[in-house]
Amino acid sequence: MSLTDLAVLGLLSEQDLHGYELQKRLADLSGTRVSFGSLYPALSRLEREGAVRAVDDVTGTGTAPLPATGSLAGETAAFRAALRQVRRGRRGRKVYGITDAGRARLAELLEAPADDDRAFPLQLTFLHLLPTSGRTRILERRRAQLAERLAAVEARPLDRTATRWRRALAAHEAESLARDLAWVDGLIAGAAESPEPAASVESATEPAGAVRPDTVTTNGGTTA
Amino acid sequence: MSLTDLAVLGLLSEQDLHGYELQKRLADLSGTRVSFGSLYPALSRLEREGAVRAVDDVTGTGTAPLPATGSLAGETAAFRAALRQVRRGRRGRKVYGITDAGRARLAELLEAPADDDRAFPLQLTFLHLLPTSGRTRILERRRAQLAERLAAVEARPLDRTATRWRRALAAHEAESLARDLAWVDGLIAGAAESPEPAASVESATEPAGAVRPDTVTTNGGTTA
DNA sequence: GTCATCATGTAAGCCGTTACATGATTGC
DNA sequence: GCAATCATGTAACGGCTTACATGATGAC
Repeated sequence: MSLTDLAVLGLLSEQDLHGYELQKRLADLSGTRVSFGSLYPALSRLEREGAVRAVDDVTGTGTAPLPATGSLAGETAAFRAALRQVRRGRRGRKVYGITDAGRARLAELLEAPADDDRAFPLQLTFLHLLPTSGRTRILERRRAQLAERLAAVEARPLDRTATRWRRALAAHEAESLARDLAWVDGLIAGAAESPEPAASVESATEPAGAVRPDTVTTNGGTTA
Repeated sequence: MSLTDLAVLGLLSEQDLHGYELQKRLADLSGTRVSFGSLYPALSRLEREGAVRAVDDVTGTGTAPLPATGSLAGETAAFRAALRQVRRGRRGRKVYGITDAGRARLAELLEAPADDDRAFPLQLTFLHLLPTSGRTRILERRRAQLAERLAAVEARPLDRTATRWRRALAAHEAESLARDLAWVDGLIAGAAESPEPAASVESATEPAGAVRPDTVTTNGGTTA
């Protein structure tokens, strides 16, 4: 299912970016580093598929992170017009934006069953892009997965070949799984009482149009 | 570095096995399931490389797990003689044993720096095959790796785009890493006082020739 | 002018997976 | 005889990595 696609589309759903910057932001965001050798081909492919498209490079440096207010609208019309034609702005950069098809694809990837353990952290990272029902579905699925694994570890027979290390390993795995399970339970509980008291904090830090996953609300309309 | 090779050689260092059984034992042992599509090619390759070699299929069922006493000797001499020549005994089975070269390769794999998180559990599973110095080296390396990651997670800026899920994720990751770190510290401490009081428990559960680490045995030619 | 960094891309290859093909053995 | 399981293997492909090649920009 490609973790790269998920990461790329997730990031682009928040802000237009070029490949190089994409990588840096991802590292900051989730500690995951995508290699360029996988990132650039992914971008090309996603462009061919119509999930992303090259946009004008309007930022001076490209490093401007999340223009909190609609700063895009802040550029002068003249400036924008000058860049309208150029696919690649300053330097050889190629800035990508997500398309509606890309958002659809992102929604798919976010909800796709994740066998790979590295998928869940990414799904969480972009969980706010889904409506509450989708969030719960993902969390419940993860919960079920963890529960299943825990059962498997506990059922595992730990036979006479068990060395001290194997016993320690089994015990630690069980403990970790149990803790992850409890953690996910907490997340589920938190997701259920969605517009929780602290919701205002969220909508304060992410004012209105910051993320804008049109498909959905992100924060259920600044409830609270 | 191939997790498959490590698992295969590790298991074969304890007992001669055929592919199908290898997979089952691995599932029991570590919950890891290797697909046949990766297992059989690996066995072929390892055989070509001289790390394993096909041996006579002396067991009646092949499923006899760790014949603690020389149950092999239970077969009639006639039966055994009939099978002596055949590379493949009952059924189309091909039973493999590890060679000296294979043991050397195993030692390499066990000590190899493990970037992949799935490698460490496997290394632990076969840690007893190494001398104390090697064990400590592996554990220390893992410790360092975890410490580094923990530092990275804690240094990660958690900027204004942080949603509730991202915050929860970062916190949980840090917590998990800290706990893993403490756990590994415990293992290191335990490894240091190697012949620890409970050592007798180990040698009681693994009587004599069961595991028999440093090079050697496997079955030493239908002994017993 | 030259060095470090930014930036994009391609090529080769590793490691693993699923799906498929084949056949032996045992139990009924 | 038939089905279930045991058992081995191959083919195709997916996703990711490293290493390499290339060039633009800005600092000094």
